[in-house]
Amino acid sequence: MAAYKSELIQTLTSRGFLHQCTDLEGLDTKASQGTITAYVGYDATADSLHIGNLVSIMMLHWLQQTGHRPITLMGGGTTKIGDPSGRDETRVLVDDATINTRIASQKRGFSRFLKYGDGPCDAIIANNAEWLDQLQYIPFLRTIGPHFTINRMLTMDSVRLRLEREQPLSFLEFNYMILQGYDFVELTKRFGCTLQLGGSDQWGNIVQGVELGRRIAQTELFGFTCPLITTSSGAKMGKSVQGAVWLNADRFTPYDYYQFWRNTEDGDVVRFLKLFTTLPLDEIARLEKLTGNEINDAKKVLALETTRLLHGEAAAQDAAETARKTFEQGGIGDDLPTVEMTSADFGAGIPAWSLLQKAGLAETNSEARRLIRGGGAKLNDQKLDDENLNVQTSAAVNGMIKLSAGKKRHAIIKIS
RNA sequence: GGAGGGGUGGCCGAGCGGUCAAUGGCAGCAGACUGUAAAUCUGCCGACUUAUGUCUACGAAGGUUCGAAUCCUUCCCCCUCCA
Repeated sequence: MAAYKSELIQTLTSRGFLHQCTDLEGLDTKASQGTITAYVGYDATADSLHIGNLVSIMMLHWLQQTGHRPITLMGGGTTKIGDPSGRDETRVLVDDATINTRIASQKRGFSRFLKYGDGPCDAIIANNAEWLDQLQYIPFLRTIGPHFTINRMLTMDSVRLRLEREQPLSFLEFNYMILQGYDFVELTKRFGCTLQLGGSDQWGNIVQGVELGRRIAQTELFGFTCPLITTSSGAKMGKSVQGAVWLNADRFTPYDYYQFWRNTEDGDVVRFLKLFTTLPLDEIARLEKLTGNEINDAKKVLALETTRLLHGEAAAQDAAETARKTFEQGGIGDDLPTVEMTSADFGAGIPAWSLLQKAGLAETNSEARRLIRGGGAKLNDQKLDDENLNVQTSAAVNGMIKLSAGKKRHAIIKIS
């Protein structure tokens, strides 16, 4: 492996973060000479960060670990425009209040991975609404406008692909890349930021910022992107039973998060260990040698480490323990989703399908019925054959009824 | 402003007076096979205490008809082209 001068670039490349860089050698040199300030922008498209954001967060994590200063830029301003990159449709416009709520909620996600504060390497949080909201149209156009040509903008993937597919691209969205470029320059001014990180889909926007910096501030800026993470079967990362994989525990429990990683495809395990855990590379190399059935051990490590990073040691251990009890012993783990009910709720008994719905294993009663009919439902590990089976409190073992939908989804009804 | 083309279930996309809860594909769920993997095969995939039943649904509101996603009217929204 080609050695790099800086620990930063060495780490990022060896762990598989590099996709493209505007000037890798230059950046390497600069990083070896002193502290670099770098940022990643996050638009407030939801009230929690999700797993798609995780790669870039990990990049910031390593940035900080190798002695540099990360900035998390919240897109309070740019969210009002909507990034057209990688989308065929205009994003739904959201109001200020929603954006601010989302930003506040997202912030919690970062603190697990980055240390914020006032020290030289402490992370900074910024919000581009601070400067974008104040912009005056004419002065802005006159300072920034001359540096962007429509010719160039039309060749950007985000624009070109829309046009080729004959999907509409509004003027509003068309401006997004300009604002992102401006963000970069503004962060340079305010914090001496010289590097922007992002996913490969951000390459175009990032390059615009780098060029803008050179033109109006005569500053050399760098762009660095990581690969868009897909599973080896080509699917986008982050889809799960419940939809997106969220980082906030109230939207996606530590147990679910653990299970998400536990179910990683074989071909992805090593890549994910490098990207999403902080395990040393030689340790990962050891896990890489596992084959066949043994790969499951590597998956457990992956699940434990990722969950530990996000939710902490205790939550990770609990999740692992629950998974072990549930899958390896067919028992009941403490972290399984639990619904509390009273014996009064049961009355003379509740039909099996209704119980499945109440436990959250089926969204509707019809779905619960179908699940039972399809032979996928279990009550206390016994296959349910009769969807109308009247379940009474006597079915409980130690005050608990275990319900399962398929092999992987389990829930507990606790009766008091 | 003018001309043309559209709006169908989570998405794509057929249907163009009854046989339409609506073909097909994707996504999703379950079963089989496995290793809590992938691939493959099979079933399910609007809701309702499951009923040869009811209700909701093909942009919105009216109308024609025994009967409309399909025809007519008005309205809303989107796209393409011309200027």
